[in-house]
Amino acid sequence: MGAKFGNMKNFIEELRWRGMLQDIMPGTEELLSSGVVKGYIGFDPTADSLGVGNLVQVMSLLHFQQCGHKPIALVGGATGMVGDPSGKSLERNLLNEETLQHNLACQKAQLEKFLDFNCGERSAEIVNNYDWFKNFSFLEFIRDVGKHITINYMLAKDSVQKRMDSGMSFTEFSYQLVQGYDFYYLWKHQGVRLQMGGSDQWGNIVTGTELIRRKDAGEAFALTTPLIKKADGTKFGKTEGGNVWLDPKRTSPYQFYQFWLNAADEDSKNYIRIFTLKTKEEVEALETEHLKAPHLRLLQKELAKEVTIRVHSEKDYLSAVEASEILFGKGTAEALMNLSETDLLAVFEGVPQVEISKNELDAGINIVDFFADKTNIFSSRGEARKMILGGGVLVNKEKIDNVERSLNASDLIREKYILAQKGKKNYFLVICE
RNA sequence: GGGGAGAUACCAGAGUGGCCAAAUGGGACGGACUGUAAAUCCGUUGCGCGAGCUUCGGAGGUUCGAAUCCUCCUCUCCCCA
Repeated sequence: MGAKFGNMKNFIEELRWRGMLQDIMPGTEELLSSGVVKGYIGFDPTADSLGVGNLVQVMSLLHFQQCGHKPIALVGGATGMVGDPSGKSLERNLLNEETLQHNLACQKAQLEKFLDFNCGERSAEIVNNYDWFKNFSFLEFIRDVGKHITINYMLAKDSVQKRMDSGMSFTEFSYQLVQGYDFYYLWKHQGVRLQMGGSDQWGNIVTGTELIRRKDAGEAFALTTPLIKKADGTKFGKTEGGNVWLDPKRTSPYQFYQFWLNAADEDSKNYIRIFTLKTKEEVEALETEHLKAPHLRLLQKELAKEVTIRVHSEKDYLSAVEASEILFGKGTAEALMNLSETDLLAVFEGVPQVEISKNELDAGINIVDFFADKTNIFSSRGEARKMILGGGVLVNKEKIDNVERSLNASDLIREKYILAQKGKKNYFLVICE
């Protein structure tokens, strides 16, 4: 492998130009250039799907592997039972065991989509820290692990300091030790030398390297990625609808594609570096093109394409583009009527669907009744009425401005569907049967 | 244990007997502009087509009339021990 290794990209260089390097422990770069390194990142099983926020870490592992190293994803079966206080101002509720197991399994399946698990020495691995914690008794833990780290050291951490006023349970306080031991365990038993993570994990990671040093006089390394910031200062990875998830059941491929497509220009430059595997040259060329014609949003399109394909599939990407064109393109009212039922359903796959009865429609439904009572697209009749009067309501891509208007069978597309729209971006497919 | 302050709509925060469905700011939603962007501007933001109805921590009371006054309860914050 030694000779082959020389051809690999330098991981640190790669992270640097992509803007993915926040802190790095001295000596890390030397370690990485010396051969294949095992590095890991931990994932917190707080939900049964990873979100786009976690994607930064997933991409770190992917770059790591592509740079010739061996990535390990750790799912936090044990740490998830404790709760990471980092960045949290309040004590967390504990997850019950059943939820935890479910979340772990789901996250594991998602991680498996990104990394190569069958490429010899550099094959990715997934480990669960519950495996080494389940038989570790409390007494053993405080003797073998707790003894090496002082309270003074632990208290100095940011995550602890920030909670000195509001309070923190012993459970959360001990979190850093539990995570620190993960690193020690992987270092000791699997030869893992590097831990990566978001910058908020620096404190926890360093507890690990410290434990390795004090307990075994060993050496381990660390680096972190910066917190992703959006140009407008709001939190990355959220939309009006909440978190953007990788699980298509939570965030449809269409919505997922739209999330990236809607990135601000300023943000898309950062995102394309972080979330795609495009080379520096490719990225810079795209940026030049984008500057020439910003309205084409080339950066956003390329970004959305690559990420959607990686997370979902080529097919999902194509459907998302098609749906986007129909929903946002020109001459759409007619195009909509001409869609086959199959295409129609494919295009609107990720759009919320509502059912109403055919009989009622045949009798004619007033537009306000339709939007408020029948479909609950608006939570009250008054709101529906105001929105219609304000010009924010469309049916089958045509604006409705009259509250007296009725809908009947002649408004159906393919004799079965009505495309209801609230504002520019919120679509509802009403199925009538 | 003693003393003080407070609880108002999604949030922050005015209002201290009628002019209050409740200022203002933020957020959210919609419109115009545009590039499905940013910035800006406009509108909406308890329910009802409307008369009107139900809201200001909870329960009672005073009054023609209460978010506003009184009583009790619950909770939060601060200071002293």
